[in-house]
Amino acid sequence: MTEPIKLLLADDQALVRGALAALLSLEPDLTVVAEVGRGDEVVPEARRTRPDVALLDVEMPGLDGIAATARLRAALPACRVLVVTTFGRPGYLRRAMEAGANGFVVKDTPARQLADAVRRVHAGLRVVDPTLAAETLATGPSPLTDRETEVLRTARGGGTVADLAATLHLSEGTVRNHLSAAIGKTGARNRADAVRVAEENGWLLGD
Amino acid sequence: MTEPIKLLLADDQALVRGALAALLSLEPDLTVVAEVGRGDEVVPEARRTRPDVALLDVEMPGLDGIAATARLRAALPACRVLVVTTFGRPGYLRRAMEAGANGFVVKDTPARQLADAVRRVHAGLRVVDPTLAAETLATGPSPLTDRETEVLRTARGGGTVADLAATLHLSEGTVRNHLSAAIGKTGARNRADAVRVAEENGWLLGD
DNA sequence: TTCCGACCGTGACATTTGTCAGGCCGGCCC
DNA sequence: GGGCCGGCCTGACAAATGTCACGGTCGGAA
Repeated sequence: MTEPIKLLLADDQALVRGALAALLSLEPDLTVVAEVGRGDEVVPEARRTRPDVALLDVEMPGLDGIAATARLRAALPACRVLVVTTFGRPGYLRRAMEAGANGFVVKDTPARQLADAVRRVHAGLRVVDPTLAAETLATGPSPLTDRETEVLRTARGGGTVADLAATLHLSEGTVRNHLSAAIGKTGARNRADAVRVAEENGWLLGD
Repeated sequence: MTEPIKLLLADDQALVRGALAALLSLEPDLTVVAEVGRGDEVVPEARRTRPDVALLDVEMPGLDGIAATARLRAALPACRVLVVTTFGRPGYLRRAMEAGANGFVVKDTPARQLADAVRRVHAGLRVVDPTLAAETLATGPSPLTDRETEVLRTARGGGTVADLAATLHLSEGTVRNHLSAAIGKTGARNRADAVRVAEENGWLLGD
């Protein structure tokens, strides 16, 4: 038999991380060589342990899974990336693929399929939930312009327009205008709604 | 050796559920007899399989983990409940304890402690994260009056004041006033902030 | 070159939202 | 009973938010 596939697990919830390790270790051809709980620990740990496949969660402190994917692919091109996330949001899949992920799995899939996904990714195939893929194509890329996403991202903190204007070095009118445009494009009625919609679609992820 | 402890797992994410099952099955004195993915399946499944301890997630479709805890304790008093949640929000702990839970564990705790928690709960002890317990006492119970929580809960959907007034059969002024009170009590600046704070503290859970 | 479109920035204006003072009702204590 | 307190309801007012029309800049197409 050949060497087992070496895995790196990244998830901020220690319990889930350990449980996944237990689950995957049941497979004789898989072995977990590293576990991290923060996005910014992925690349250093991968450099040290040289895994074949990295399983990354999207929601992580330090650095989100999408950004971690990009950096890991840049630093160690030989290491495949399988993104494992809680939320099956269309934009997440798109961003993950753009960042160089080799697979995308929702945490709601049956447990036994995970090992298969790992093997396929390791073999060079792409693994994507078909339903989610269709949804992604239907949703399309972010309609928001750079400034608009920036303003929305800042508005996430929940301050007044004056605050946003101050932190962004803009006039209040400008901020209002960008927000209005974002509200229109997201089909929301509130600034809060717009933030929610944009977040659910993954339009606020990244840098 | 005595009979192993029989467990029921409830979590909406199939992958996590399976992984937890794998993790706990490694312990010789534990055995998983049932798995469900919805809150409203907990009691029927427990009636069928008669577990000794039930591990319930808070975030679940159908019925949240708090409500499921209450119904399970009422239906099968012999079955202990250990609530396992993603978010260490003080209000969650309070509500879980009020609902009759025997233990409360955050998913961020080390994996190996989970089996211990199960054993302690089974032995009749209470298991609570000390940090979280202190935080809970500091936060205190919900300061919101009935009407205020109702209005906030409705406002969660994100409509205009007129909408809220229509669905609640109230004057717009009244709705504004309740919202204002809620904003004041939560220390927020926006209606959206108030909703967020109240949700994080678990003041909007339940019926 | 000119034209055109997309994006950014800005101020005036209408709408929505949040605050306040006050009236009403039921329970509780003196 | 009378006084008091807390919750609920309401309308008037001030502050914030969202919309609109406009001007400026840059880059590509005609």
